[in-house]
Amino acid sequence: MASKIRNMEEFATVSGISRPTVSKYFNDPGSVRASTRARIELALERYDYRPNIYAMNQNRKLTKTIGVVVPLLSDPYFAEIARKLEQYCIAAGYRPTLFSSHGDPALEVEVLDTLRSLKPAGVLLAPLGRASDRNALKKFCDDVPTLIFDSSVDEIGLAFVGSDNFQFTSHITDYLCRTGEAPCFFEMKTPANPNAHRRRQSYLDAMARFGHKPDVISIEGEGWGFEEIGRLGGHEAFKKDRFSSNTILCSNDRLAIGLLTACYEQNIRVGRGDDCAIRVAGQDGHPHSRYTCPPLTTISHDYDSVSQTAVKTLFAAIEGQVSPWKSTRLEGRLILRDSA
Amino acid sequence: MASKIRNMEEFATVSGISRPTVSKYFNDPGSVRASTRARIELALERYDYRPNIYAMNQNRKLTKTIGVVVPLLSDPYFAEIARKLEQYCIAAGYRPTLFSSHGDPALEVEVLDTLRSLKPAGVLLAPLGRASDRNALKKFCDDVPTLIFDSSVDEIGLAFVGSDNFQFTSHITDYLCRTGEAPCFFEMKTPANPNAHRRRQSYLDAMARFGHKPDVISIEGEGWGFEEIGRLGGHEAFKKDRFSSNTILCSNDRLAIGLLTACYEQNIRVGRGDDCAIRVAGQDGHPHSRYTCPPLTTISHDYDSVSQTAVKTLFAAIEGQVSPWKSTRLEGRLILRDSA
DNA sequence: CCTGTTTCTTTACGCGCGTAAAATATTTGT
DNA sequence: ACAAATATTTTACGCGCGTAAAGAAACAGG
Repeated sequence: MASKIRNMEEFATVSGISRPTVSKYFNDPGSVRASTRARIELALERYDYRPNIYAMNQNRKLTKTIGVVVPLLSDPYFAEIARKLEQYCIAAGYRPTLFSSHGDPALEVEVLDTLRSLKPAGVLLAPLGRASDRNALKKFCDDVPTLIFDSSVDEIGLAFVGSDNFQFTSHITDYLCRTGEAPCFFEMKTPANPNAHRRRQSYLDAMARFGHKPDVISIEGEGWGFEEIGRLGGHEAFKKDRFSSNTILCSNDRLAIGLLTACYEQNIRVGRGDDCAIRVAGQDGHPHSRYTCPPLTTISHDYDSVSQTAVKTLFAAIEGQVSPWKSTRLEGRLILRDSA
Repeated sequence: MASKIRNMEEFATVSGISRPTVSKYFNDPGSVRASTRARIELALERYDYRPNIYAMNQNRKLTKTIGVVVPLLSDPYFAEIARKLEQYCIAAGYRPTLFSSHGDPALEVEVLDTLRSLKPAGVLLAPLGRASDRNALKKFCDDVPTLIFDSSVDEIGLAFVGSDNFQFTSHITDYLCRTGEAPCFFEMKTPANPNAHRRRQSYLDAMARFGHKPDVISIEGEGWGFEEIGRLGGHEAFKKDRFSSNTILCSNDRLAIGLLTACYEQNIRVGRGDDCAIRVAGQDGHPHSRYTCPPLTTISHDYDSVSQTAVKTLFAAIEGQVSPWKSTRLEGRLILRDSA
């Protein structure tokens, strides 16, 4: 009974519908009459046929593929947001394909090239940032409907969706100031992306607002191994007695995780208790931050909103809605834990 | 000069070579004469043409795509191994595509369906394990050359490549016994995959060998949130005073990370020092294990060897070499840190 | 220089599906 | 019940490339 169906022609025959109508169904099940749709779906259950993806996409101007590109998939933050982006894309009837630049600008360009040849309906791109090849990105955005997320590079693509880094740092600095010593700020001297610069500036602004003297500790280190950079930088800073406050706000959670390790190795007790020497806070709401020792106080991205907004904005643009370039920055939520 | 090339016909014209030869070149650059290859590559630089992937794959029996499927991409362990697999695939001239089952058996089946329609040259599959739909996996392996890695489910696919869980646990148990109290074993009652069972058994064997009484603490918890399961299970075990030894060997690093958090929350100092109450060790060499407090003693997968062996084995099979089903299990390397 | 081999060109067909146009059937509104 | 609106069928072409076959050209070796 279930002799294998080889192509749409055969499937159309067994379902008693003409091939063009079947084709129409696969491109949009809602575009055929309900009774027709029912007959097709009945046949679909009986015969287990799937149209050939390659033949489909060859003639379509617009594929149903959505490219999702993140700078570093082994960072659980990106893994998490990528997962949510995937979900929303699937829910919207698209086929997400995941790529990682693995922290390498050359790979980022390669990924973009691969993506171009996939003729995706759209791309959700979190650029590497500072190291990105701006021209390559710009050219890519000209060819493919691209929404930038997480970290903005110029005013590129259809729009930008990310977090409000100013609010992030302002909010957590406020909290730290009101609950103890005003924090100093722990960051990488040459950070990977512009978010870090916004956070530093926001820290400086907030400190000025409260009338405190700011102190920025900028540590050495290149690449995406933030934990190790934070750990080594932490040791260095302790050695040179660079921390002018007992409270340290880190530019991001991964740096904070490394700093916590350094604190442990220096035998410095971190937390809010009387027996603790310093307080440490991060920023990002990294999936791992709950499980550090002590658990890390941080300000978290609104993962759901960021990813949902990103997907919605992209699809609005794809489906013909023209709107000027726009930047959406969502607020973060303070997560109070033991570290600060 | 660089008027856009629309298809292979046009590109063949501008490069002064016939289309079938150009086609041959793209399928295997080494299959054409050196002088011909040079002319094509010269034109390639000047005109920036890339063959249409969809048209290419429509007629090829064997795509150059390799599917890489992991159970949970947001677990840095899988992210890391996926990254290495990707690298080796690219080096071999294939195009890896990454998928995650996100811990959901239904999604795993969906991924496999998607993959089937991509007609990949091969698939590197790390199954969910216990929750996997065995029949669906088996059927998939019949249709597509599939190599199973990380966690084996029956004798499915072309071969299995993973770590030697017996050696893992035996080795680290040995270490713990020789440096302090014999460990008890901390695990999930219903673990996600069979590796956990092997590790438990290996623990029991090792303890018998050393003449110690084994103690297995099996904690409740479902799903892939191992850290939280370990944390809650840890609290529960402390409450019930379930730990019969001051040394705890965890079934995996993520569980250990959760347990460390529980220890912190219980105000129990972990480590090797005299001021420490207990020792905790993990298994896997999780990317994060270096940055726990204290840094986690663990036994690490040989990420490079596992991924390289997996890719090599798959390609050997793809390229026609028939060999019987085989299981390769690689030894782990003990990583001594402060936690034990 | 000639022969045998390898590589390339020419010609031609097919893959599975998108899609357009015209004819026909079905549904909808009144 | 009938005209108008909508959906489906029929027919037909094209997309970009894989690939097969036969003949022409380039190459290697003696």
